[in-house]
Order: sequence, then C-alpha cells, then structure tokens
Amino acid sequence: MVNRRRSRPRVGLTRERVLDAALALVDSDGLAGLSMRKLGAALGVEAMSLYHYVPNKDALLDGLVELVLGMVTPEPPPQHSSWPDWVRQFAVDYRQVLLRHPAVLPLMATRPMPTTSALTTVELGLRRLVRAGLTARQALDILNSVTTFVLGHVLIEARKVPGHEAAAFTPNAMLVDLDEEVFPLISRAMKKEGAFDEQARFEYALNAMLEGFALAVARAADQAAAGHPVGRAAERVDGQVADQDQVAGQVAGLDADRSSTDRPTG
Amino acid sequence: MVNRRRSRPRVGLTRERVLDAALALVDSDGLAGLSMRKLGAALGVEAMSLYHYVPNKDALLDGLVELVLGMVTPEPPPQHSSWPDWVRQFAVDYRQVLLRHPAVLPLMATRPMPTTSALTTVELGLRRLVRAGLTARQALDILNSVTTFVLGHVLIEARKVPGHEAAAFTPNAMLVDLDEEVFPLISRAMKKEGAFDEQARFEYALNAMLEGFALAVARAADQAAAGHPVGRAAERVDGQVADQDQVAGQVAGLDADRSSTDRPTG
DNA sequence: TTGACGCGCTTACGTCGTAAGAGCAACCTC
DNA sequence: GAGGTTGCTCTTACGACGTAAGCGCGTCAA
Repeated sequence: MVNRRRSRPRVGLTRERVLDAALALVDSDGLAGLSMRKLGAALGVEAMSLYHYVPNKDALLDGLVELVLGMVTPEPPPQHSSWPDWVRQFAVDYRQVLLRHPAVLPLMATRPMPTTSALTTVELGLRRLVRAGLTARQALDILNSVTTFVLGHVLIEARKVPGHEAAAFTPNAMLVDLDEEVFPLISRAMKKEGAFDEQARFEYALNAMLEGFALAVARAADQAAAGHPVGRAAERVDGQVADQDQVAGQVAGLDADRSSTDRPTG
Repeated sequence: MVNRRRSRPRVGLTRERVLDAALALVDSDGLAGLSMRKLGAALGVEAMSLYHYVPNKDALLDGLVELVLGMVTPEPPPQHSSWPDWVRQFAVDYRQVLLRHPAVLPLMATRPMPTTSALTTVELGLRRLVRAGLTARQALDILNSVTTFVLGHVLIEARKVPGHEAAAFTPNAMLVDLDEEVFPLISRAMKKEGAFDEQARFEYALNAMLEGFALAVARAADQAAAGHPVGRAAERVDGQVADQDQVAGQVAGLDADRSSTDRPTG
C-alpha cells in the first residue's frame, strides 16, 4: 500500500539488446526456457514491454536465427586457393558458429532463412565460385548441399552435447548403453580410436563431398569441351556459353567490390 | 440438466491408434496444431484419457518420430549392386518417406533418435557395407553422413512445400521476390530449367558425396595394401586385420537373417 | 511551459500440459 | 448369475504461456 507506483526509470532497451538477452537466455536455459516473461525479467522489465521491440514471439525467434547466422562472416579472400578449399573453410567455420549456440539449431532447421543478409552471403559465395569457373547453377547446388550438410550434421552432433535437452547421453553414455551382442558393428565402429571425434568425422565427409563435386564439375567441363552435351553437361554448355559475357562482367566487378562487400564494415 | 453423465462406452484406444491420430493431426494442422485436447477430440475422448497411452506429450512426440522412422524400410537386398548403389537407394527412399510428413521434420531434427528399432536399421546397413568390404568405421561414417545430409536437405526443402508453416513462399514466389539486380547469381541459378527440381538437386549432391566416399575408401584400401599405413589408412589396417574373423562370421550370418530381418513382416 | 509521443505498466483472456482423484464398464473368479 | 478388481474415462483445477487492450508517467521538441 505504501509502494504507490514509484518512478519507472527508462530502461533503454533496444531490439538488439532484447535479441542479445534472448540468445543468452536460450544458451543457458535452452529453447524451452525462453518465454516473454522470463526474457522480460532478465532485462528488468515486464513481458509486455518487449512488444515495443518485437511484434511477437515468432519474430523474436526469427531474430535469433538472424543473429546467429550473422556471426558467420564470409572469410577474407584466401589467395591462391582452389574453390574446394574455400568451400571447405566456409563449412568448417559455419559449423563452429552453429556449435557455439546449439540450442538455437532447431530454429535454424525450422524457420525460413531468406533474410536479405543471408541472401547476400550466398550471393557472395556464388560470386567466388563462379569466378573460379563454375556455373551459377553448379555453384548454388554445391553451396546448398554443403550448408545443408553442415546443418544436418550439427543438429545431430548437438544432441550429444552434454548440457542439452534431449541429450541425456553423451557419446560415452551411449557406448555404455549399447549392447554389443545386439549391435556389434555399431559398437565396434564407435569404440575405435577411443573418444569419438566429431570434428574428424565431419571433415572426412566434407572432404569426400567436395572431392565428388570437384569431379562432377571437371567431368562436366570435359564433356562440354568435347562437344558432347548430355545430361548435366548440356545444361552447363547452355549456361556457360550464354552467360559468358555476364560472367566476365561479374568477374570484372569483383575486385571493385572486394573491399566494400567482402569485409563487412571491417 | 437432463444429461446426467450418460454411458461412457469404452473407445478402444491403443497407443498405436493415438500415435496414428497424432500423425494425421500433425500432417493436416502442423506441429503447432497438435495439442492433447485436440488430439483427444479427434479420437472422441477427453485430453486426460490420452495419458493412459502416453506418459506425457514429449513421449508422444518421440512416438511420432519413431513412427515415421519406422516407415523407412531397409530395402530388399539388391543383387549385384555396389555399395554406393545401395546407399543411394536408401537415401532416396529415406528422403521420400520424410517428405511425406514434412511437419514432423522439426522433431526429427531435435529429438534423440536412438530407439532400438532405429539402431537396428543402422546395424543392418552397417552389415551390408562391411560385407561389401568397408571398415565398420567407414561404414558408420558414410551412413551417418548420408542420413545427416538427407535430413538437412529435406528440412530446407520442406519449408518450401506450399501448405506449410514458415513457407509463405513457394520457390516461385521466391523467384518473384528476388531482386535480380541485387542477387544476380542466385536468380540466374534458380531460373535455369524453369521449375526448380529439388529431386535432381538432391541426387546430384548425393552422387557427388558417394563418389567422394568411394574414392576415399578405395584410396584407404590401396594404401593399406601398399603397406603404407598413414592417417585413416592406418586405422583401416588395424581394424581390418584384427576383425577379419569377426567380419567373416557376420557375413556368414547374413544370409540366414536375410528373410527374417530384411523384410519386416512382409 | 506545454504538448505529444514513447515506453513501461497492469489487467485480462484463452490455451496449453498435466496432477489428482472420482466413478463407471468390462472382465475374472466363483 | 454375483461380487470384486482392474483399468479406462471423466471432471476439476493449477500454473505458465502468448498477447490484446489500454493507462499514465518521462522525456523531449516547440
């Protein structure tokens, strides 16, 4: 009765601060631990106040995805490296970023990503690959497959991360549970090399994938050169010839935008 | 006032019926449309009755995952086919099944899968691959990567499926939205061949991946044969030699379980 | 100084998962 | 058939959730 609505000092929130706090909350309490009320409390504010910065909870979740994706900075242009090397590096970095916020992964898997900034990253990647001689189509296929693979891999990897919901078992606990009589091959494969190195598994598969793509690309190029357009090769012929000048234009423009686009506000 | 608690005829529910109804509900209304009350209503029952068949909602969701995964039947043994062919077929089938219930995908991505039946499927796949000459470790890596890739691909694919939450845009709508000036390469790559064939994209990447794996496997075998054990090759030497008899036993047992395990209650 | 606007607040509604426990229906045993 | 047991379905209730509506104070421009 005494406490008649004392001064309400402005807290100075921002959409950014809200998103940061949400990410922190999700990182520590899991996705299920994120509610408008708790997020408000974490910011010293009532739940409804958040609606001044975010139209609804779904938008907040989208913001989280955007926030994490934004942490994937397309690396500086590696001089003298092949396109598979560049893609590999990108995939490795991408995985690292995602692993840093495993609780957000389900959102990544669910929510639509095509924000402008995500598309920009993709466009930039395509530009690099096209510059290295790929068709736009090939480049998109490859980038798409690789990012897809990273996401899938990290999703599965993340449910083994100790402090995480739905992960009552670490790999080790799984090993213990596995009945060797019933699943001899699984337990054998997992026992090898003692601890179970996800990073190595990831890179092994990634390398295989890239090697396969490199072969496919080379084959398409050969067939195109031999004037033997069948299947995918045909597409490449069309694409390549028809777009030749446009590609040249692209490449010419590349160096110009290197500094402005490649490094996002150094 | 008249309706004093009339007869309550037993409905004859089962865990199976509950799960089937839940899947139907999710298929038609999306994941968010699944609540215990609505599911009860769909079965002509109050919400709380469901708790006799399922300990809680999480278990229900796990059951859904299990149900869908159970629809992936490891195909009949393809005679005279190489292991990459078999894996490819498996991946294609797997994708088809997942695409049939896109709304369940987020669960697949999130919930722990290692049910006994899933592990059995994996063990069976490993057996086939080992029989074809792979290390248990190689086999697991490959199977893991491929399933991971399928999941990731389908997740991204599914959010473009028309009637789905978070998919206000079909690929076509995306095309419309794409500003060709800002994202020239993306729009170019997507415009090619008119409609955008996800199946072809999927198989293209899958083939590349399998080809890469085949190469890696062959290389490891060569190095092992050349008595040149380095890196992964070394592991293969150890594993292969040490497990030789065990593998033989496995293979011997394979034909015996062909009929009993491969075709689940034809 | 005065107005308007921005921002944090309170209150309230409908929905959710589910704990607790009452009572009927179907079956088992004589 | 009768009587007891088990298990299925129900009602009621609680706390947490997202968020619609609208109040009033702090802050700042004029």
